[in-house]
Amino acid sequence: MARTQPTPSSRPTIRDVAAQAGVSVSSVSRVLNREPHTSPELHARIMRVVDRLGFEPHSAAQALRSRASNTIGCMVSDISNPLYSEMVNAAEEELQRAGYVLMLGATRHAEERETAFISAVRRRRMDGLLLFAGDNAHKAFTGALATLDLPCVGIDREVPGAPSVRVDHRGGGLEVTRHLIGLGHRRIALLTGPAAVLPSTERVAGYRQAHVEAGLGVDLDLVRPQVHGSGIAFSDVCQLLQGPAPPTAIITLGTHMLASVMDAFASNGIRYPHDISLVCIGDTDLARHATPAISSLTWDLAEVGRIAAKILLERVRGGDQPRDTRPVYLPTRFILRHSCAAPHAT
Amino acid sequence: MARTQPTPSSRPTIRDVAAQAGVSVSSVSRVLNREPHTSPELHARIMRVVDRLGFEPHSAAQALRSRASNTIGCMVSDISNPLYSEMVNAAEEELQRAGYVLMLGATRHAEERETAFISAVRRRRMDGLLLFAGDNAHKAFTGALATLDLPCVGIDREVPGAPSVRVDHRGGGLEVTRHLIGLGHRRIALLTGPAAVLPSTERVAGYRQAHVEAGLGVDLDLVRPQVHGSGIAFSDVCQLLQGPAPPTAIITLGTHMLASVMDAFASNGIRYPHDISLVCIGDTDLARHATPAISSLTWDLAEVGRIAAKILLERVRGGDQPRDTRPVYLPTRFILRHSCAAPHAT
DNA sequence: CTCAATTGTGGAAACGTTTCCAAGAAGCAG
DNA sequence: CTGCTTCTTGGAAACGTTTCCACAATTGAG
Repeated sequence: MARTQPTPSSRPTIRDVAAQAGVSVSSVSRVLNREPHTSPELHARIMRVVDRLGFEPHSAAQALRSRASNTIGCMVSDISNPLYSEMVNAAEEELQRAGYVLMLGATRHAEERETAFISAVRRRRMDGLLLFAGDNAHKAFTGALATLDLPCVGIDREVPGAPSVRVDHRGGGLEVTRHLIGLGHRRIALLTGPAAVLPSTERVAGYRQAHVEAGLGVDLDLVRPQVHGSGIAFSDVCQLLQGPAPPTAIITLGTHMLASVMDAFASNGIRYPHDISLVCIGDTDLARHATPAISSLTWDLAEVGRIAAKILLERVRGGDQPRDTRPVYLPTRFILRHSCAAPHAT
Repeated sequence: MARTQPTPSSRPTIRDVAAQAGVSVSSVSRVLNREPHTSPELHARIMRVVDRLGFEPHSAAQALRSRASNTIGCMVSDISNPLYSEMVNAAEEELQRAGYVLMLGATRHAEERETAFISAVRRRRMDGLLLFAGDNAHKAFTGALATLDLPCVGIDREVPGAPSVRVDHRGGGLEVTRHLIGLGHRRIALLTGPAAVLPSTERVAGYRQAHVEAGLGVDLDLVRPQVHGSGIAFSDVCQLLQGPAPPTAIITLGTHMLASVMDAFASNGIRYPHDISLVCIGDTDLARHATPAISSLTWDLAEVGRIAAKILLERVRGGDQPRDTRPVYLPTRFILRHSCAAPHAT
């Protein structure tokens, strides 16, 4: 006879549903997975029992048998950085709608955490991977990544063999630097993220290109990659300001760093745009509402996340048809405010 | 004979390891799980094969058999809100260190997404759940939650039968309101989150208490819960400012909302602290660097996340000993800057 | 020296699904 | 009526672990 309460207080299984409905286990599975060749009556009868018992399939068992975990990994260096959380938020929304759950791995720029996360991705047989900007110099990680045969999308990151969604940081850096050069600046400092991270690399390339176009040389001492953590930019800016040939303009990241730069200005008794010009990359409330308001480079973070998720979903579902792996580029937009002026004659 | 390449291009299983090492499957399992009663030689031999083959256990199979998924759910309304992402970041760090993976579910304040996430938690047999502040009025969700027999910790949220980590928003609201009343303000507007979310409820309670202490009545029209989305506060503030009895002080949330409030000030030609006093809840770069700098209520977001994760881990590992479910409270700190002044005589 | 307890190992039965295969029923052309 | 499909269903074998049980070998107490 059908066992009504198999092991009391344990959750019902597909066997219980089958027994209660008086059908076979395979029929229940077929109905639940909306397969063809199931009669409407069977469908109704089974669904009634499913609802009554509150049956929910055990996803580990499903994953084990069907080799699909309905899980997407999301590797990001720092989820508390609004730049990333905004993108993750949009991506999660897209993936959730498609029935996937997002597994978050924050690496905090440590390679060991990156490889550990890749290992988790493999053990859990995740279905896809969203790889946010990270340090390309981590060779052990990129090696581990290469052996991972999995649909993957890079976000502001180059992933061999996988498509990527990228913001045109090079173009942005170019536009901003051009603007400052056009105002007459010749010594422009650039405060950006770690050197081996794609957005920074590209940004610096744009910065250099603008100098080359104008027939100017680049003083590499003015390019300051910042190790993560908010306090850092402060000392770099102080050092630049107090040096023998201080910059007449500064380009800085908006998140975390802009505030430190403003602190450095304050403690050196310097005001923008009067004493120095200032542009920030990544628009923030602070840039908008500081007085004077700060010119910013902005782009659509949520759109980046959405597109990345969509491309990944396509790949995850699409099987292994050969696919286009060319990167998708999103533009930046330069918002002119009141933080820049021509430099003083020296 | 041992099959060396079982199904080519498929990942090695524990059987392959056992075969190659010439031992039984159960021995491999014991060694891998560091169980007692395994000889050092066996251990060494097996580990060598594991390394050579690059064997990684299939976590779905482990979960299926051992009934532990090493997965923690994390339900949050909006991960792009720095208030939350900061906490999630700290919690993730703690959980990651303990070998758990975090599954993120962003609900965007929609009850259907909340119940959908709970369903995912059940199907995946997650080991624990981190529940961030959300709407307590969602009855279907709290019902689903109650049937979920799982270690759970609320963050700025009350969860029946579970411990919680809470910031003393009531005390914070009390302190800020007292301060403004002390300066002579009698019409203080409070812009906070949705009414049914614990921090807002508590904040309003503190606000009321300060009024009661001072023998003042509360004009409920001045308390404005904000639906999420950044533009909203703007119209509310405009309406207040243009009303017949405008407030002489405003308390507002720092994230997303402060900028709108400042916009509203600008479009109404109002300056703080001259025309109105301003305090923001949740310190931000903008509050620190606005001119004049804005007095803020702050607290340690990362600490909240860490403590919550630690308590959850304790419960997840600790089995079902009866536990203390009293909430842990963290204090707020009021940072006095230059955004408040005595109101003008009318 | 005997008997019980302890230690190390292997075999096999779970865990809860999906999926393959077979078989009966039903439809249809000749 | 016969022989082919096509539709619907059930039975059973996976999927890759952990864990229970059994058993031989070793140890220790009396």
